[in-house]
Amino acid sequence: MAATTRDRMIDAAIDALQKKGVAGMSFTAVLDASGAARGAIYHHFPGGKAELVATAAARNGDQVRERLAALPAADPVILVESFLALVRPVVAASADGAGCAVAAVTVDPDSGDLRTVAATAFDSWTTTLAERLTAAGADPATAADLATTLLTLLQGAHVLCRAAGEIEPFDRMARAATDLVRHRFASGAQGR
Amino acid sequence: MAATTRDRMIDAAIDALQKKGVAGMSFTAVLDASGAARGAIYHHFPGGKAELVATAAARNGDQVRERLAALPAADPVILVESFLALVRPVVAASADGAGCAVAAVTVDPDSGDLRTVAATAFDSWTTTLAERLTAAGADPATAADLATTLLTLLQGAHVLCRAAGEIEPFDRMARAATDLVRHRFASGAQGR
DNA sequence: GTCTATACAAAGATAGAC
DNA sequence: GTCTATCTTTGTATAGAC
Repeated sequence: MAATTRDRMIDAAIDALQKKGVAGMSFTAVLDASGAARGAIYHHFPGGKAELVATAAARNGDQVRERLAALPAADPVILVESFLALVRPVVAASADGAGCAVAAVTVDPDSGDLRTVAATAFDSWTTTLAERLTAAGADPATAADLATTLLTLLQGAHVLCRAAGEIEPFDRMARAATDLVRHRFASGAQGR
Repeated sequence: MAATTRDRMIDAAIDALQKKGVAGMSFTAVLDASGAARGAIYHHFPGGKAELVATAAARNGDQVRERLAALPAADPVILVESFLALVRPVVAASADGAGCAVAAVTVDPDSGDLRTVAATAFDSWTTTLAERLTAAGADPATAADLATTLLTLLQGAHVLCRAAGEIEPFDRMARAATDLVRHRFASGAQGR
């Protein structure tokens, strides 16, 4: 467990981004949470807030990609079910005021670089999901479309559940999505 | 066309919320865009920023609900197709830096009231969509789940397309969603 | 109702001692 | 590398003339 000052600042920034967004994230909050001193921020991140935010979003993007890569190579039915099970706890955190740090970076595009960071992260997630499908024999084009749809559902669930303050919208969506994919890809395993 | 000062301020606030979010929306931007004077803001909105933001989000929520209510009462296949066609131009605007003003209000929950405004708007959208389905004979529970799923897809598409700077993620998702719902509800019209 | 001017707080960014 | 202190800008909020 490294836990250098720089690491703690990045983790604190990820947390602040999830809860407050880019404009709402203040250095004061990051410094308090990480225990760092005020001047340390420009020592580790000469680019200031933009650099810290970009670094935090990129790290969070990698963390999520790694978790998605742990999903099994499986047919669409199994993959959708395991994807929904994997992200449910994350969305539950959104219902309690958190959110997706990468999505947060897409707001307030003062710097186009931040948007690029988010686009890169989302692309890596989509590619990772699509690979799990093609590894199981799915058509590449179909796999890409389905992977994008799953990512869309994840991001939308963050928004709806944060608004509702409950996980219920996610559960309703998961029920419908599971039902749809089961009927569409009936050749796959039917149950859990 | 009324166009009172108050109206223009609300419209300017909606625009600022879409692009910058709550924390990123400044009075200066709203006043510049609406042509109002600095003091006017507390004259029309004694509650300050919180009241202006809540009013703007509620108005935008009503505007969207009205557009959703214009959708035909139809079976799931037709409804999904017409829903996607209706929202595509809106998502295209997100790809260019805009976004959903109601979703923006769910970030930075300094005041729980704002979260409630968003939850109320989203509920009204879901109810409106579900009504179009039940009016066409769909099972109420199924209609509610499908309506929530459509709304989830819409919000997710805003996020992905803003990050990508393109409408492409929406089109990929729309293709997959249309395919899924056509196979699931094959009894309905098959499409063009 | 509308405008100008200003008070007050918070944020980002720097300088320089240690 | 780390800390304290401070500058500058921005933003919210208010006061008061017209």
